[in-house]
Amino acid sequence: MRSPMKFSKIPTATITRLSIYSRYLEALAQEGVKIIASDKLAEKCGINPAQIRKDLAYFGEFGIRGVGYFVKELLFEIKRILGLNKTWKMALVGIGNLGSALLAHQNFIRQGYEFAAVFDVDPAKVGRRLPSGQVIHHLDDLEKMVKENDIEIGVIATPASKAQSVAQRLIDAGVKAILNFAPTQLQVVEGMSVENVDFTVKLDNLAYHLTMGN
Amino acid sequence: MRSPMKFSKIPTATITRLSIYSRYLEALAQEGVKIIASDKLAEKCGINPAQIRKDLAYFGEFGIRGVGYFVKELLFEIKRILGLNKTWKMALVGIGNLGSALLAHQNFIRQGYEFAAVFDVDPAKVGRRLPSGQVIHHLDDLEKMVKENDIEIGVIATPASKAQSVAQRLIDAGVKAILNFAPTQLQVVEGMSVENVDFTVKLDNLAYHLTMGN
DNA sequence: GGGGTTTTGTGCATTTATCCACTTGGGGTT
DNA sequence: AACCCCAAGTGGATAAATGCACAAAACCCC
Repeated sequence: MRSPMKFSKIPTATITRLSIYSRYLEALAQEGVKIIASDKLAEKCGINPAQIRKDLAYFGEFGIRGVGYFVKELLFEIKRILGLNKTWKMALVGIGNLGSALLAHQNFIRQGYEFAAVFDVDPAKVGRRLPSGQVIHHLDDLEKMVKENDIEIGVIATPASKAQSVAQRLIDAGVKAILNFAPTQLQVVEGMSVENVDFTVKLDNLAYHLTMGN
Repeated sequence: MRSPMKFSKIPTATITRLSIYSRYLEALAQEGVKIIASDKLAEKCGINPAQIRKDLAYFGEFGIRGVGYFVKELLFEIKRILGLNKTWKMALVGIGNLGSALLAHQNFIRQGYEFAAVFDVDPAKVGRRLPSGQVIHHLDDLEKMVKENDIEIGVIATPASKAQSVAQRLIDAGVKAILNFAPTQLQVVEGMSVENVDFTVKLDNLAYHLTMGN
């Protein structure tokens, strides 16, 4: 039996953890493991087992008491919850070192994300075909391409100084979520989802902890 | 007057925010702005102004009531708190697309981080000199190089499958903190600082929010 | 089929984080 | 020098997240 979903208020941390669970479940499935208990999974993820059960409880009951969770079934459910039962089309803006690295990164494709269109403003780059197959378009074609290809996610891999204006163009073009690699806090309209990938912040955290001698 | 630091328990979120404040203060200093109020800074950072004052209050009193904060002074203090008044030496393991992008990324150097040594296991790469200046060493030289160069931070840019063993080698070599770009939860000894940069998790968050129509 | 074992699902206490609203005090102004 | 204004600093309410500890339930074995 499945309790009705309570959308009330899912902690964002829960979503992040679901993503981590899915990663390990994927690995377990690959290894042929059929059943996993929350304690085992928790250990692998470095998370409290009760936390896992709580997280899942937001969305229903997926386990069997005294047994555990069927790996494949739980994986399927988590992917469904996260919305990974489809391929998400992304637009990448900024084909510098980082942008190129992202394109080469095979994890995206495996996980159900696809760079449907890529953009830059550098005349030397526009028109070139990348090893990953895409042709680099000029940023001016953004709106057209986003509309034509039903692109829903924008990925910003530009210098910080350009990030805000690119974000605005992505929003204007109709993108509904942004993954931002530039070290800036983007100002966006209410309702837009933005996630920042910010390694200088992470490094600063490390520096702090090293300095404080923990 | 400065109240004594209360190391009791600084929220990790506070450290992350300090890093963000420092970024904007840097920009303000560059623009020649002398004084900033918490409300103004808060707006730029997308954070509640009381939060900023609370964060700073953990470490002392840095502002002037009725006036605000001296930009340069506050920046200096935050950098001191974070431990950014020195150059941190890092070892980079994995010179693939991502690793190369990190090396090319100029933000690190500006911020006081330096890739003092870089490593790979690919015979085709070992010995090559990179555009950024470093010669790629074999992973087997890790311990020697870390010791010789007083490297304190390890950066993992390998495939996920290699990340755990690389982490262990970094730890054994004497590194005290790890920035991990591989999509794996590293198992490390108590007391090691690990920060993960994980964009598939961030994408999953976006996918969830898009799916749930928020 | 009953009792024991095991692991889920969850109520609740505890901890942690956020943010409002008030107090404090520095600086400018008359 | 007395006043006003403003923004920092902070107590404490509110909100959120975590994790313990127990109850519920599925399976197994005898």
